[in-house]
Amino acid sequence: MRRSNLALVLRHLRDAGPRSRARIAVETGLNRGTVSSLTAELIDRGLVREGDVERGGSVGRPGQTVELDGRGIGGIGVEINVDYVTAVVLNLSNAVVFEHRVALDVQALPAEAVLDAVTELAIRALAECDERQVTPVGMTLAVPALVDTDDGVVAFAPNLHWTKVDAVSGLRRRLDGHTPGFWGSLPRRHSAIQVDNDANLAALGEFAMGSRAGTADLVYLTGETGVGGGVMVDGRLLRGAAGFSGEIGHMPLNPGGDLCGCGRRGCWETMVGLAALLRMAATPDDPVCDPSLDLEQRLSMLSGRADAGEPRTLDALKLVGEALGLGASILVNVFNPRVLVLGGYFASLGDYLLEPMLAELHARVIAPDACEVALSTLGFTAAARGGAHVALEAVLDDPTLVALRHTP
Amino acid sequence: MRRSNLALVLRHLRDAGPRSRARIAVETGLNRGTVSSLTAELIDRGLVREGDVERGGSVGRPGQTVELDGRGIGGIGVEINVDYVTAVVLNLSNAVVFEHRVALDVQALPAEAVLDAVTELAIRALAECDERQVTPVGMTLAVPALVDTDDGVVAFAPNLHWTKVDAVSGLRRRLDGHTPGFWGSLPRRHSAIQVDNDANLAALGEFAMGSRAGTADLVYLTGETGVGGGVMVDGRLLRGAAGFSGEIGHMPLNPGGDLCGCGRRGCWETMVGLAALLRMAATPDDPVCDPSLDLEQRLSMLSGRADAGEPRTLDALKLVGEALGLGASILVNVFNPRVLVLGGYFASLGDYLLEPMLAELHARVIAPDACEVALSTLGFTAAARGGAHVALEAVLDDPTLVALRHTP
DNA sequence: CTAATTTGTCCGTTAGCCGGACAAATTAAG
DNA sequence: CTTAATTTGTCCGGCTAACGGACAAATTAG
Repeated sequence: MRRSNLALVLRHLRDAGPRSRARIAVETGLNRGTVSSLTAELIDRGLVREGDVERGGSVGRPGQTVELDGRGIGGIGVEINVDYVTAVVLNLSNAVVFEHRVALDVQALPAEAVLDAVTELAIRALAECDERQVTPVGMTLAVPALVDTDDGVVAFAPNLHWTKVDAVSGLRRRLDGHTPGFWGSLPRRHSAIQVDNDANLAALGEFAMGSRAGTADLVYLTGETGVGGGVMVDGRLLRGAAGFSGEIGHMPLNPGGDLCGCGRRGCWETMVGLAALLRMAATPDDPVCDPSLDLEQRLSMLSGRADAGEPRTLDALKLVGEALGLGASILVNVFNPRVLVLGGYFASLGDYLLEPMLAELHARVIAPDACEVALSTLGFTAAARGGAHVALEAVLDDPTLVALRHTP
Repeated sequence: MRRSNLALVLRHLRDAGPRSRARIAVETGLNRGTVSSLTAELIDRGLVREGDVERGGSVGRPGQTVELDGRGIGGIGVEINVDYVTAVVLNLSNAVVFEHRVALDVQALPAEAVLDAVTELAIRALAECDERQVTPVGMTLAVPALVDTDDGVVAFAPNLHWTKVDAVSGLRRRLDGHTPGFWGSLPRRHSAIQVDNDANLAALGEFAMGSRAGTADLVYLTGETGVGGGVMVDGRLLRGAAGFSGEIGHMPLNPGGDLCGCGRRGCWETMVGLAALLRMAATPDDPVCDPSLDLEQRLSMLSGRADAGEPRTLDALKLVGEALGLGASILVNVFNPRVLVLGGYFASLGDYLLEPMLAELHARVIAPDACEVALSTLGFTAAARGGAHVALEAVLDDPTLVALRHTP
């Protein structure tokens, strides 16, 4: 009961911003005395601090505001992708404490070697936490894969060539062996290290700190090699019975269409995946198809051509935009989200994709006042940020995880 | 706190069946004394009764079991469909107290006249409650429409020709005027009368009392004139931001396909709706297409032909089954449900649809151990039952809604 | 028949929220 | 400038309800 009320006040402070105790009491329905007691405890745990005094508001004694003090708590998110590994540390206020990216040819390396690299990155993140006096409360790994979140096992990651990799145990073991001082600062809770699907975490990242943060019903689409999706339903992440939800890349939208990597024809991915865009926008011997280029180089080339008005590129983007709207209409009809966020390359090239996409979407969505479409502002870091956010959620759910400073 | 623990025990008793107080205490984590006190209160509210004594279990004093006593509480569900109105009363144990169906050409009547008919049916249901000493706790209207559940307004029901019909107010007003004795027995809570989408409620009905009752992640598909869908996510109904989720009939799966009633081409509905089946299985002058027939008559004719091995009918069912699997694969990949329940005519003709559907589904679903497919056993009453269940949920959420018998 | 075990109830203890009282700090009015 | 009014934050008593332990009752094993 106490726990749940502490969480209530802490969340309210995060969502609604700094305010006086009396106001919190009115807004949460708790008693003023109770709020005083709760905030005192939160202050003692270092999660909240007193801020300015509300002056000149109206008649009466001015209120002493209290506000979230996220500086002392950090959540770590690490994303493993095809050609890089990224780590982000966010504090409770969602401010970036640490961010680092390492290029890594994950497909070419055994999973163990990748976990070694992840460990190295995690240790750097933990060192930064230590230096900045940030207490790490958890770490989440984002992987482009079907993940068993309960066991912390990556079941199947086609793009990484991983099958049944026990990522959580592997990471825990490495951190245990390596400099126990750092690991000692991560709590021993079972859930202190987690793994999850990257698109799911990216959706959470958008929900936590994207341009439309806090939108309870949100669909996130990301365009990379394939197409990924993550869905927030009523403020909670949709996971499905086995945690395998959001597999939207293989919706069969074009019966006689192109062959997909999955062996079938006409999957959405064959219409809006990066490969489809390249195929339509360029011949195979075009420089943009050079296999030594990475994603961002390709995108800047395409973007440059589109800006220059190159017709083939513009045509390709229009077709991809229409196909994007076609598939998105299904998701919008099924989920009725408030907003659809486009990430990955859909965001990078959004200026050109948005118009044809919206036309198709509006033509096909049943519900009036169809949902808005927004471009992600988190770039390629959404998943790592979502991972960090998941770790922080544990504290917002149960503030007593953070130790008291003074003995009571 | 008390309320939430009363609800906890009551739900546990419903979900897990009769058992001793000591066992409830162990299973819920509550203290034995607390459970004694809670069950005493639930018994006093007439929601629970003492049952058999557990004999011969093991050493020790045998336990006095307590069990859900749903007989005194009733939830009312009323379904408005194109050609009939159905009312169902369920008690807390999900047993049918009352069930009645009235044929009604809803499209031909003004909404006010339909609400009159609904009121008449509701009054009969309330009378039956009165006679059987069942206390009604709420009523839910199921409508094939986009519904604003907060305001109780039917926003748009194409098949009924309804737009912006304030169904809850209309029904409340009629019941207020009519025999206040009956209405008096319905609580005055704002939420005592609700409206919701029929497919959503049917999904809830399957979740509450279908063959796979209690499956937290469940997708329900119903084939009637169109195709409807309702989704349970983690034990809760998916509603979407505006309550317009589950619009799956118009997924564009066949770009150059047939013209749909919505004005577009190749919607799923044009491949698996009843009209599609009839078109493929019979010529327009075939007796089965006679407009004076109702749904069930048509289905029994088709079913008879299939049983007799009529080739055109079998071919049509195979094609529909495949198209069903095609669209269902999208839903399964997106939601990763534990089970997919087929209702409406999909259930009636399930024997012939299932095989081609499963073949298509298994070929297209990404996740291993793809979800099961079950045929609904609730027939065409799933939505009304789901509505009754919604009304009953209020009591399971807050048992104190039911008055105490003895003064404490 | 006795010991062991399990159940259900009773009772004292404790956690924690609520309501009211009160001092402090401010604005509005005279 | 003074006084009244208002609002805030804290403190204290009261109350609800869960918990833990004790105990009688009812049963099985030996």
